[in-house]
Amino acid sequence: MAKQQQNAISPARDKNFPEWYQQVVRASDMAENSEVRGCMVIKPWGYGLWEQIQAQLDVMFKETGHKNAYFPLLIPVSYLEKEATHVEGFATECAVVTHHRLELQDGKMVPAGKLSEPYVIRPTSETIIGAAFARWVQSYRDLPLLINQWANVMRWEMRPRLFLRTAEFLWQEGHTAHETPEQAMEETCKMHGVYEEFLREHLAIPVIPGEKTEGERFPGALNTFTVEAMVQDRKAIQAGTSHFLGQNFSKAAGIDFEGREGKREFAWTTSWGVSTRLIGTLIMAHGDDDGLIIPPRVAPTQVVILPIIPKEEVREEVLAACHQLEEKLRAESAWNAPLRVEVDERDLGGGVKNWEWIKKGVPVRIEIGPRDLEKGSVAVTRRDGGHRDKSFIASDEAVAQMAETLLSIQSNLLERALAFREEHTKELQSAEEFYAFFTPQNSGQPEIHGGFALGHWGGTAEEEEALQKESKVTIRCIPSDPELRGESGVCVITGKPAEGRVVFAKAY
RNA sequence: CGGGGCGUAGCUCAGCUUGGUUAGAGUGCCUGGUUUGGGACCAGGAGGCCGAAGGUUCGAAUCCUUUCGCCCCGACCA
Repeated sequence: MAKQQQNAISPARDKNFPEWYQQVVRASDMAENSEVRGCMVIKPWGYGLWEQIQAQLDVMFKETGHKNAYFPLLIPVSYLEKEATHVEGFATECAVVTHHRLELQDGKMVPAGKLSEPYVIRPTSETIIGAAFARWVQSYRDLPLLINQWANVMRWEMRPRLFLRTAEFLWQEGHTAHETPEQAMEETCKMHGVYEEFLREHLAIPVIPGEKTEGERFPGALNTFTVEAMVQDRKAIQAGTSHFLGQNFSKAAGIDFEGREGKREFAWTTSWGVSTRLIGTLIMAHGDDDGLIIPPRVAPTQVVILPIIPKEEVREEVLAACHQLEEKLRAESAWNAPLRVEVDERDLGGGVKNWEWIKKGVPVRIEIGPRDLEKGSVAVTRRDGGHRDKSFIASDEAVAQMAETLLSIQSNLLERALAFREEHTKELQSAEEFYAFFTPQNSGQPEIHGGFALGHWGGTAEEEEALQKESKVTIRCIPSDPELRGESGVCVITGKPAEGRVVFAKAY
């Protein structure tokens, strides 16, 4: 059957972005929906990506003085109740464990052994880690306490979507306690900076760092900092958050210590996290109509070698050449790590294998066939170029250039994403401009429209909520960059005086 | 929780309005052969008690009732 379609993914991004997204996840073989409502099965290619993200972030956390630890999955309900805003924020999405035994009744297993106090499956661990911190902190000499946990959490979301919003997801949560508010704030900002750098340098996703408005804050936090990315339907996605919790949680959990002056004081705490949502962000930021494109720095496999075996007689020879190349490439390194290379020996015909790897978004494909053996050449194809753009180069040259090629793909992806964001970021002066920017032509089935809008905001929390209800536009952040923030002016929506500009966008 | 839609082969779905042998297609899978530098072809084969329970009927994937689950749009969502 002749191939009819030009691109691997249907529909194209500009036809139906949400559907495109689902198709990319499926075609890349990263994850699938499971039989458990809202919970995904992360398959090897997706989990491999998460492992890279995890390993590279972990290095950054360690470099900034943090240590990993692990806390219970189950949290006594009473812990959550200790912080009023916090419990309010999470109450509606908690999965609750009420029993500890099953009994067979009429052929069915029914819960028995009711717990005197129910547990929730952690939606986040501030409270239970706080309880541990309360035991660990006695003196100002025990501070700062810098802990990170890699874990799964559960939030009973109403509308799950693979990677973007699932009931169970994987994440990392940093929890720290400090002697002074200044130190806690410094920590909050430091990790905010780590996220910004990680997104930009590792995932090739440019973000706008900034502070959340009151209404968008983490339940119980005094300040929430966010890094906001734009994806290809021009919506914003919160990619990582860092919270300054003040003394709210230390008071709730009793994290107090004897200070330098001999007085009893409550610690100042922070928390910060990123999740498997980063994978969803990456898909939507870089993918194209042929599927996923993974930035080389985090790709589970950076280079795949595809043997071309037209005749059985050449099989051994071709495979030997492939493995030889594999060895040579593995001796090279990029970003201080050996190249991650794989030979795909599966006996599949035609371009099937090639297309699979295109859809998986592997950064570089190398084909080796009998003709190459004669000439000592290989065919190299970059995922960020046209999928027929092969360069035939000498095998040794390919080895020598590979690290540079990967760096080049990485920076190309970042530049592309940055150019896209700039193209769809607009400065607004008036409410008319605001509505012109954010109103789709076709309200029934909105086309891709809008983007990031920079404009002055001087409204109240209530006015912000009303704006969101009416236009679906939210204030993504108050940007940290003074240039984006700008001078004081007049609020584009309310006409009231405004300290500076904010980033408006529709969001995931 | 409101509005809409859907449960039939691993996957995507047709068949149902108008009940009638052994329930279909494409794709995927297995076997053999021809192929192989961009999604190949031929032949053969395996795979489904039609989401579940009850009812109507000589006869139910199809009609009726109940129930469970999923998807989409809202509401909700650090």
